[in-house]
Amino acid sequence: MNTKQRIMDEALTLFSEKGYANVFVGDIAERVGIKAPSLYKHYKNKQAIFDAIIEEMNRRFEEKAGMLHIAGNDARKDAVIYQDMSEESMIQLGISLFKYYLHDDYTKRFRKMLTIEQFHDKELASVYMKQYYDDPLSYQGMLLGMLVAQGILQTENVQVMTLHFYAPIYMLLTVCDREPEREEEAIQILTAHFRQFDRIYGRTK
Amino acid sequence: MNTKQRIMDEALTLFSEKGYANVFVGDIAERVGIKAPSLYKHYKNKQAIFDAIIEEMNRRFEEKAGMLHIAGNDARKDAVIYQDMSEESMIQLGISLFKYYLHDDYTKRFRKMLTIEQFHDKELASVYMKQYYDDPLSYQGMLLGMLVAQGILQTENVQVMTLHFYAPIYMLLTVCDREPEREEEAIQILTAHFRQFDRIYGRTK
DNA sequence: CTTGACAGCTAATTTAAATTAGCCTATAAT
DNA sequence: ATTATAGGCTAATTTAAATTAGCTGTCAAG
Repeated sequence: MNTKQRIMDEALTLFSEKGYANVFVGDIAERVGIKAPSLYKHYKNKQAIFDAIIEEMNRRFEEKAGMLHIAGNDARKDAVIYQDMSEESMIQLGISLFKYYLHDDYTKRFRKMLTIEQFHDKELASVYMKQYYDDPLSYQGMLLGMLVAQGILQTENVQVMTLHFYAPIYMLLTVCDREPEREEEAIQILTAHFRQFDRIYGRTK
Repeated sequence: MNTKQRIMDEALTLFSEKGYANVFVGDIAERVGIKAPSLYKHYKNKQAIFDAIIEEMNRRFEEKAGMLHIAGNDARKDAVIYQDMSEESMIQLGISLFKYYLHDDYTKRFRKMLTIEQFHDKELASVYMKQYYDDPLSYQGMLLGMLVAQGILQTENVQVMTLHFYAPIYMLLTVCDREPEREEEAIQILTAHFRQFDRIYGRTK
């Protein structure tokens, strides 16, 4: 990783921990192992570092599509996978995706930074919303909708069913971001959630 | 409201919009209608204003007990109320509580400020968690548990049932905080959520 | 009626972070 | 081999916000 990238990387770490305004260019420089003025050889100013992070974040988000997608971008294929999967292995898959989103370095820091900075900037709020609300609900809604169409799950309202599936995941993710020591507890609850979801909406019936 | 209170009030508004570090004491003073140095007649420094807000917030939170509680502090009584209530009136109650939490001036500003500032300070994170996770789940868990005991609702796992009830409310609240123009949409979804919850867990069965 | 303290003001002062100036060295391309 | 450039440094400089100093008017208590 070159210096320019390392600056962005360390800046993201710091911004996600303390927020833009509480991070000094000197802090970033120190982490990178250079002096503050040297940063200006790479970026016009502090704001430009922030902007580069956002741009990078958008780039990566576009690559990935919705959060908690399964194969990554094709709900049709994913629904087929689910269809033949036991409840237990579905739970395992759900948990490992949860852990991925919780721990993956970029994902995690982006998410925390967005949480902190979202009110400064209307645009960041909508990035956050798209990433953690609209995209996951849309993707998962598609997936669950297909399982309903195949008679594997039953519901009158797929949208609400999707909310019932995803909202607990979202909430537990925000819990763990704030109090990482509660991860174990969250995993337990999440497991019970998946199991009960499956029961309620019909798989094991 | 005296000047000291007005300072706290305006500061809370600004902190909830921009975060502590992005608010200047001059901004607060201007809103109050005085000059920055005059603030120091009331508070030792900027941090003291922030601390006073937190103290006030804790005071009010203690008064109120969990979020989205019903009568306010006695799940036993609330459960009796629910028991005799039609699905429609339960939905109306749910919606009006949601709107209360969304719009109530203090509640809303506290919540936004906590969201922004929670990562600066471990203590704030736990205030947030208590207020928006532990307390509501505990209160509502008690409430729903009683309805289960009375055979009005059915479930094998009250904790997960409570999560299914509350997580969508929490998530939709975070949506509306970020994109207030989506309130109408959120209310629709929330209504469908309550209805489906009632159906799933047995009331109308 | 007069005094003292409360709450405001303007004009410094302090502090500290961001940025710029200008110099140095290594290295890669001509 | 020479030179241009990239990327680093130290030492200013700029900027701006927080805080302090110290003055003033009002009003309530004695």
